[in-house]
Amino acid sequence: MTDVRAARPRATIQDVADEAGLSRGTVSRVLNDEPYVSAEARDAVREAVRRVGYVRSAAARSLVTRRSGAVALIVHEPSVQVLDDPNIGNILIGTNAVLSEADQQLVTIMVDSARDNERVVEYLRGGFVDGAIVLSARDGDPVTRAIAEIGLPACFVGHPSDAANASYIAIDNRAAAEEITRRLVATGRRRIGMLASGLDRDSGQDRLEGFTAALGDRFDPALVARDPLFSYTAGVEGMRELLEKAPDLDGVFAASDAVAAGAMDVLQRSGRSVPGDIGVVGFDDSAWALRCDPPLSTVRQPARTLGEHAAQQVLGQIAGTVTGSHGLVLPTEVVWRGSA
Amino acid sequence: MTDVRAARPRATIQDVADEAGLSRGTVSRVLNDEPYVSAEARDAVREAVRRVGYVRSAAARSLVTRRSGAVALIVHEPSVQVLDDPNIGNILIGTNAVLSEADQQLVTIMVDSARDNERVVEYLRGGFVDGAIVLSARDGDPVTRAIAEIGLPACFVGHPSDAANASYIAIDNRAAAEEITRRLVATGRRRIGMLASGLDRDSGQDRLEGFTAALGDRFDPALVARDPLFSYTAGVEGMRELLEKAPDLDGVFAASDAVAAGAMDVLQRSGRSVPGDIGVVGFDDSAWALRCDPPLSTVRQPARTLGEHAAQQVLGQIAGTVTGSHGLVLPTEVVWRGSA
DNA sequence: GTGAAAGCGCTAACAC
DNA sequence: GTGTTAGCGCTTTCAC
Repeated sequence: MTDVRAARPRATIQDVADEAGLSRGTVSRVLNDEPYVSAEARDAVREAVRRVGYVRSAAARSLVTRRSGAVALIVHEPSVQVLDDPNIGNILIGTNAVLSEADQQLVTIMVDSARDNERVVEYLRGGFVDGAIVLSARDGDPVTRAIAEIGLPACFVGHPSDAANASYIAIDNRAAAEEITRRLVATGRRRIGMLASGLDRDSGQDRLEGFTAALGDRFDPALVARDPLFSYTAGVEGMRELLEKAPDLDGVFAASDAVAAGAMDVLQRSGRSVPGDIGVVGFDDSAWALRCDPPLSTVRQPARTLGEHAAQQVLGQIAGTVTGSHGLVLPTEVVWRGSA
Repeated sequence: MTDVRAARPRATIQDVADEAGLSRGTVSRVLNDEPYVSAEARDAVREAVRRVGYVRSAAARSLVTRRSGAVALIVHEPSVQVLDDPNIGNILIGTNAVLSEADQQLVTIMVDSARDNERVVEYLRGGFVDGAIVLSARDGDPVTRAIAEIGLPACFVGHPSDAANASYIAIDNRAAAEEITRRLVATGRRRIGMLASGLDRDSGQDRLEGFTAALGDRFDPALVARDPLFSYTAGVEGMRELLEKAPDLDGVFAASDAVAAGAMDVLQRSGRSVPGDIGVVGFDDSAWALRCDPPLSTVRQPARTLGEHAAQQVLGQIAGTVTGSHGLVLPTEVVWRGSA
């Protein structure tokens, strides 16, 4: 029962003022690097802070300034999947870099259950953060609704349709999918299938649409395997399914590199050569792409840039220099490697 | 310049009280689900809250309760690597599950630069969180020091030596490495090398020690390839290096599954068969292990459980029911598959 | 350049 | 059961 913490109560700004023989006001000015403070006062305060072991209370400060100095990155994912998605990591890096530069603290929050949803809404409403960046929101997300309700500065990565007048940044999944499928066609493939994943969100849906558009009349719905997850296993299972239906398949567009990797392993085991017998393309340009043999042709997502822009957007909204509703679509790039 | 947010100032608890014709005290009681409030008052308050659009200020609340209701998960990593580490994701899941149950908000914070370090320390000192779980801290981390200084309830995953009297939860990397290496020896391998990674932290260092111990007299320092990262590429490069030095190698212990995967690809390309010509074992039991062909024998880390215990520890410390310094080492399990 | 004092929005102790 | 009131620790006018 010797709790050190309970023993000495936290020093307050008043303690510092007393110790330094100055007023709270002056101490506050020094703490905030404001002008109109004498050099002597500055030193006295710093010294006093050290002596009494003062640490400023965020709560008290935030109560009067109405600022927390923090921004949330909200990730909507069944948590197991976070690991597999290479983009999230890069978005995180971009976001953190920009916010760090602006001296804002990034806090990442995972939403994984109904209970999480409620708690996160409370957290956001409470004012713990000055803004939010939202990843992979689905339609009708409680968090999305809450953000709109409380008017929290926010930017969505991807473009959920019910955040219509919100700020967002996205890539054109449809166009990218169409482009890479077109080149599959251009290299002479005739029977082209797709391993479609994540059809419950816009990214997955748009990739399928792009694929369909690229094929035009040649599109055969039977050659689309569907799986909820963008995973290696989805690729394995989907590819088996496709080969069974259409052993003469000579091209596949996988909704992500992980899916493509699964597919390529199945193809290899079935004795088919890539790209000789069949061309394979993926999406993401993640670590998987280079691990494939031959390396995978794929679509490069500017994930880091996505994160950076989202952060800048939110910072702008917080500063009030930028309007809330603003959409931006970043270009993608097809990376042509050996697999097709 | 039509900022909706600026227009209507946030409703306060007083507004709710006025609207409901009650006092602040009663409103506060309803908000906190306290007893001794009449049903009518309850309803009146809830209705008033709805009408004035009240949301409670976390800052004001936290100022008086000295609680934030949030716990930080601090991840010390060059951010690119977060993606590759399968354990972090599982620790995150375990932590989030336990905290969610206790209605605490988990906020994940990445520390990626000196500037991050400073800001995070400020964040922790400010009282934004009631406790912290710290991952992969190195010796002499500013955050570790700050946590000790301010007496923040905390639990370290892994065991950095300078948090000597702090609470921690870890696995016995040394014993696990020794065990899996021993079985490599037991299956008749004579020339065994190691792909060592992350030697700047206890986990990496301990795995190398366990390896050394298992080999005893047979240990040959020349057969240890070193790389800072637990990555696929590290495995590729390390394996090439080892094969050049010792073409007759017949066993390899890789410091992680990702490293092992890189190694196996090199072995395959060099025309060696696994486990025929050479046995390979890894560490982590991550997704990589099953992607290998043949599937990888490895050490299973109870990552999720690690996260759960850490969260429970911190909750206990916050509640004051548990002493600060408490260490726990969880057992690991060797998973024997086809690669050795 | 510095001090005094008025809150920020909330909880909790105490009256009634 | 409910109202009243005294702070929590800080910033920010406004005097001086």
